Amino acid sequence: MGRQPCCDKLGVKKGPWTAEEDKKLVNFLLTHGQCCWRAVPKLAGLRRCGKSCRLRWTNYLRPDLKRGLLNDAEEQLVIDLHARLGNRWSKIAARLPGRTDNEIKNHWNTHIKKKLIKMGIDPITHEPLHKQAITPEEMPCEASNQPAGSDVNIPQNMDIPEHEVYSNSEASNQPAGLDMNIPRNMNIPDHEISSNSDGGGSASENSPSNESQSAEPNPNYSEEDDPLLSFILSDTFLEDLTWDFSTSSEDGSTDNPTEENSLAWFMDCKDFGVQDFEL
DNA sequence: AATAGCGGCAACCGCCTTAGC
DNA sequence: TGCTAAGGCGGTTGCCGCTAT
Repeated sequence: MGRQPCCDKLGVKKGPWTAEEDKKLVNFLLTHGQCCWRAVPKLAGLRRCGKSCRLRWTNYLRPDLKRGLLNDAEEQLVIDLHARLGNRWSKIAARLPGRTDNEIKNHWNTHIKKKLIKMGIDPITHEPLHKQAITPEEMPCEASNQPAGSDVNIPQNMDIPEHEVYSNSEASNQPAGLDMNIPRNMNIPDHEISSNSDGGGSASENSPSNESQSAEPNPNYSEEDDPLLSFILSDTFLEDLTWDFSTSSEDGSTDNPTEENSLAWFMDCKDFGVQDFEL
């Protein structure tokens, strides 16, 4: 068996993209839009794999991308969403307009993870690292164990009554091997947790093949418990790309990821000589 | 000033799901 | 119904720049 390579490996360039390649790809995509990625390199005059083009575009060239480090609000949201969704970076990224899954994944691995460990929180389970030293009474939820003085505020929106958490048959149906990062008391709609519809998902994702996984909403999930979270997890939020998490850009100006401003940013980008573009 | 070590991030790889035939 | 191509995802790698010695 074995899959065919996604593209003809012969003559396909790899490694860092040059300004010239970026220019070609952006020119092509802004002119023709996103179509068949496999055809893009040929049509754009690039010696790249279509997959590589897609990644370059989605992770770096897309005009609506924000640049720079995640601000505190975004970081906080990532932590919160990670507690609920686990390593579903694309899902998390979908809640942060202008941010990519790759960017968030990298930021998690290089910054947030260390920060949480420093705070005594397990970045995988989001539970205290020294759990045995803490009685359940002291620990209604992991957020309450946040060390004083921490600059990361884990939202206090997980205080779900215990009877609703563990009496739930769905929660107890989790496969034993499911060492996923999703604590059982998380209010996530099933469709967000299930990997059935979100494409991808490697084997290590531990997606339960359990038949109890259905499209029915998670009985644990209640928007009333956390209106803010429910909004963040809603499609309405997703569709509103003018959402602005950032307090300010590096130059002090406020980000406003409208198409116009995004293009303005794009045109202003010096990294790959975009000033030479003919749009 | 040279260099070794480290951290951050862009890019690649392999696997999975989905759509089309 | 089965096969294949394509898109998408998460994990991992490797390069590059910064810092410490």
